[in-house]
Amino acid sequence: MTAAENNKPKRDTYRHGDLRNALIEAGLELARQGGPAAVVLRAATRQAGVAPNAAYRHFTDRNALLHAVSQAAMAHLARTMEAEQAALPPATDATAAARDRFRAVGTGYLRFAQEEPGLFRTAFHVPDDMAHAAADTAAGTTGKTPFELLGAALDGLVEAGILPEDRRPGAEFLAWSAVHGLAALLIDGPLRGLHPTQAHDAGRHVIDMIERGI
Amino acid sequence: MTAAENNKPKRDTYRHGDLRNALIEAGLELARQGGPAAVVLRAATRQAGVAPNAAYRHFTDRNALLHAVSQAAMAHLARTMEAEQAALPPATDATAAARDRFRAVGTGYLRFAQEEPGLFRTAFHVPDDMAHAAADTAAGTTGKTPFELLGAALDGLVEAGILPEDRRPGAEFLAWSAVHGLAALLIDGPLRGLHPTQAHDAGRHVIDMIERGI
DNA sequence: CACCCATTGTGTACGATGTCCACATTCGGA
DNA sequence: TCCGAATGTGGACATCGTACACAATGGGTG
Repeated sequence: MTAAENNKPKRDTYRHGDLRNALIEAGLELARQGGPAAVVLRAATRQAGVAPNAAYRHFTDRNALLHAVSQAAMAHLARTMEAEQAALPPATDATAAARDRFRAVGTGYLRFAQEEPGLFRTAFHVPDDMAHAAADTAAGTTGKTPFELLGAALDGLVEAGILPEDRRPGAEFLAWSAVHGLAALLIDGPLRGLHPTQAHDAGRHVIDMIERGI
Repeated sequence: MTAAENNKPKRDTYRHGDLRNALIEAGLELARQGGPAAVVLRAATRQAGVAPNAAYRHFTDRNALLHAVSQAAMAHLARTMEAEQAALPPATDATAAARDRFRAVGTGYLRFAQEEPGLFRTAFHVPDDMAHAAADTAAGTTGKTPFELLGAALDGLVEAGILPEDRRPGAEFLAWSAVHGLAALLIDGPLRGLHPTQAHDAGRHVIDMIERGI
């Protein structure tokens, strides 16, 4: 290399064409490696081969960009959960099927947390300014957000007669709490660095607890 | 005021005398208001009435300072949990007492998360560089870390015959997961802004689930 | 087809931050 | 008493987020 080392996709057109998505994509890569703090506006624009200020034509703020990246990460999570369910072997009966689908929600959640800790933290990052409404565009390929996937699985448990109807209300908060808490333990807390096999076992235990205690 | 508005404790001695603690204290206040991201080195030194670089005589890094603040926040959490147990009304029998003490661990944890969300997030903040060993100096007045407090309460359940001994191993991870997950839901997630009374109810439900499912 | 203006990028600049280096001040022990 | 180890200061630099003025572009209207 002489002086200019351009591995960046330098464009010849003045307009980028798809800058908004390019920035989100670059942000996702940064987040994957370093979590929410690594989503640096200038770095994203650099990756997109564009001046820093160009980002402001598509996001009001660094926070707005980070939020978009966060939503994209949440969508990744949803897809992982959907994939976990899709990979399920056929169950013996409808009851077992409902149960399997429920457990797959938790298993997929935990798998994503371990395989993509940076994206996971980014998905649940709370913006400094606070006050963001409910779910924006965090759905997977089925159009459901992670939370909605959990709700659907719980509904399945009720239909299958596994979960009494009077225990259904608010059940997603119980289940989500336990699984999310374990995820935090696994990627940041004292269970960090656990062997994947053991982590999987821990996941089984927590989901067992949920089934018993829900 | 004319030109110099010094509400800062300007000192006359060249040495500060207790800068390390002053910085941690300032950091705690910053964290209380804005979480880990708000722990800004220069702001802390400003508050301590000292030049930015003075901090480097006591912390190698901004990360080191943040870590110290995090440990201090964890100690706060421990004290809140201890206080929750101390405030317990006398139980009717030993079994009820063990149970009450166990539940107080979770209740205190959740109370701290809601009353001091900034400190709570800071306590569980994972440093960007990663690789920090186990618990440093995060103990409360009894000398126990939050995790150890939970372990002691679980031991109490076993002694009281409430929890079968073969279920004891790893039980702290189940309990901690569920409670921590709820805390995350309450301060960052979809349960944010819940009325304290409702939040307390949610806490009861989660702890019920733990008792049933552990 | 020509023109105009909304959209999209660029360049320059500013304040704030973390951190490095050289220097100043002080205190405690030899 | 004096000197070296602690401790604090000052200045400098790269990087970041972002504001402001300006340039290039392209699509709709005449």
